[in-house]
Amino acid sequence: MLSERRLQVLRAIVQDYVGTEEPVGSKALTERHNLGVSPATVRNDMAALEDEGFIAQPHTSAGRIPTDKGYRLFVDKLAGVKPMTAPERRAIQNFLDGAVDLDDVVARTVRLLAQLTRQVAVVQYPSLTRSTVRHVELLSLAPARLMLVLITDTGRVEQRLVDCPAPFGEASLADLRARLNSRVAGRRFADVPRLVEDLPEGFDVEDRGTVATVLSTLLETLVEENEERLMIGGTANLTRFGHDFPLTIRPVLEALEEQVVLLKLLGEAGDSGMTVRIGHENAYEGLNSTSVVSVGYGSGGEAVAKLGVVGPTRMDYPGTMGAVRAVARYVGQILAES
Amino acid sequence: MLSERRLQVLRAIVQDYVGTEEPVGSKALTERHNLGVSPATVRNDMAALEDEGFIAQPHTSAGRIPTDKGYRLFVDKLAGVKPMTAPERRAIQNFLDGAVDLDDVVARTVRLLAQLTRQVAVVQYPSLTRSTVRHVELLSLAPARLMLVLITDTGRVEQRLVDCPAPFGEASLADLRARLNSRVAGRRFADVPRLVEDLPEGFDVEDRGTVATVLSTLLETLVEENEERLMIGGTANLTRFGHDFPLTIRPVLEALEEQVVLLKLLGEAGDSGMTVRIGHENAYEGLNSTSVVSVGYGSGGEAVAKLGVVGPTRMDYPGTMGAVRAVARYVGQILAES
DNA sequence: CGCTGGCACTCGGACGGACAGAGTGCCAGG
DNA sequence: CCTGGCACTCTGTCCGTCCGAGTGCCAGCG
Repeated sequence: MLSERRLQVLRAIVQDYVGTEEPVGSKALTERHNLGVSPATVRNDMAALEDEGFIAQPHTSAGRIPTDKGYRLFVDKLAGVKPMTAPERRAIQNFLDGAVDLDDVVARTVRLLAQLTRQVAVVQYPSLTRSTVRHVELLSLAPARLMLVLITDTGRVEQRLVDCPAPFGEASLADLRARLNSRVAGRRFADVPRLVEDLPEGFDVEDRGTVATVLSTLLETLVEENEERLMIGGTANLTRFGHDFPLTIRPVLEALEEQVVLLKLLGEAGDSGMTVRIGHENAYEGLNSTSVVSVGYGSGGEAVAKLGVVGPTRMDYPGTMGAVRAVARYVGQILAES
Repeated sequence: MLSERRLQVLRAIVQDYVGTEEPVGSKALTERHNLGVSPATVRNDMAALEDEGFIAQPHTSAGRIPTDKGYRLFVDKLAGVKPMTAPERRAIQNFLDGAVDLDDVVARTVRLLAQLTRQVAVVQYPSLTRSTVRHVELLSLAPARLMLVLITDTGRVEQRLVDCPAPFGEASLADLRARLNSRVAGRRFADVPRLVEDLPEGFDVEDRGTVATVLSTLLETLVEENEERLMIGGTANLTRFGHDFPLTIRPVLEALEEQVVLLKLLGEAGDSGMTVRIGHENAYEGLNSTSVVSVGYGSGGEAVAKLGVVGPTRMDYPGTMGAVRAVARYVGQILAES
């Protein structure tokens, strides 16, 4: 097991490296942190840390930089979450309070996160899985064409066109609308299939085909739209990545464009609490030199979606985690209010 | 006036520079294009072109590169639009035909454009300005809370919550819904304010407040949502920009994040036909080293929105213009069909 | 008059050696 | 177990040299 001082040395290395972006040597360490020992001693500690795989030197006779494993230890044991200051918290709340609708909430959240962390922000739209149905509306656009509108308790609205197998009268439409709502309004998405199963039976034979079509469209919407959307922002911050530019940044930009990749990334993160994935811990290769800090957010106790940031492994973890947590908390509040 | 050959020299310079990304000298020019004259002659021509401001040398004794003015001349007089090949056109059509809804059309268009041009693609959502109202729906969420849903002929759906000043009965709701639709369905957005002006008069006194609120929300939606949204893609292609990386790419990324900037950019472009804005012709400073090729697209004869690409001034203009034009055309078709 | 070949000139990029600085590992002594 | 000292190694930088590409200009040719 590593001695207390060695852990301190590791912590100091991470902090300095994050700050300066340059390999840090033993002398500089003793100068900037009062460890109470000489550079030589620190060197011994560093050698030990290197043996254990927590730090590495880019080349002989350069300082050390933390490895992914080193960051992992740092995050797990050595660093807390740096809470936001009161003014910061107030600013967050004010900014988010100005939002007019769900899209706006998400858009503002992305901006905010990107600004606070100076990194790339990713915010998932509230998922439908755990949502409940607020209302289902049916509109007749043409004799055999309906529009199905689904409104969720998170304020999301989804619409679908439905081509009916047969003309569908206004009376039937009103009937279906009423029955459908009485069954599913306020219910969870997951329960809807069961609840509407026998609905066609109450209708005239000639209308059953249409009812069935509407229902299957509704179910499809519930499932399909679970492929959650997300919004990203702050890509300009990628330019602060490192010096060896195009090589590092390209795969990251590509990953960011592939929403599938990002969704998977967020999906893999733990459901509760904050998750930090460091470097190679990310399954997607293009993100091997980045870390992802993510957390779920939601209106009640349950998380309905996730948000987070993507940045270089060399990031300010305590600060980033603090910002991510704070933003998630306030977004949750906003959603609860609306 | 420039002689025919000098124009050819300019064309050759642009083509070579676009291909190689390196300043092009007189000798290389005569070798790769059979101009029928010697390097010395070309040098004279180049000196003349430089005097006129069409080309420049980064430093003494390097080759020449085109200036913005040079590209302008090239685009206006020397280069046509390179049409897509038949297989390419088929591929475009197939790809776009797979779209399931408006969002998907836009998303696919962005991907397609980015891929075809290997640049950053920008696609504006069909504007509401020239659209017509397909249907207005009102749903009662709570005794004094309505949801207003607006459906346009381009398949766009907008929704708004309305807090009523007084409870509003189901009967009144149905009445309002019917009257509203009979007046505005199929009409242009611009005409709506005039058409609903006197609507509250037909209602009971106690309902008029609510009706007025609904109407003003509707009008707000029409105006507000004219702040068009847009989608961008292919940002990874920015890495192919140049060698002097962070400096060039950063302002571009920033501009791309500011949708306002992009919308203004597209807005300034001519309404009909293809617009090419080269380097400093772009009002926004961050895009001074980029060119923007944009064109309107729409379902009928009229353009309902614009799309385009953003790339380095050193881009393949004929090819890019061909791709942009072709994509705009097919998107228009898709919209017309749906 | 326009094109051409020749020539001197300029400049940037590549190559290579010298050098300074930072950092290390190791060892002997406290 | 810590510390100071020492030799070593490597990188980054600076500088001088050289080469090649490209230019501008000029005299000559058709």
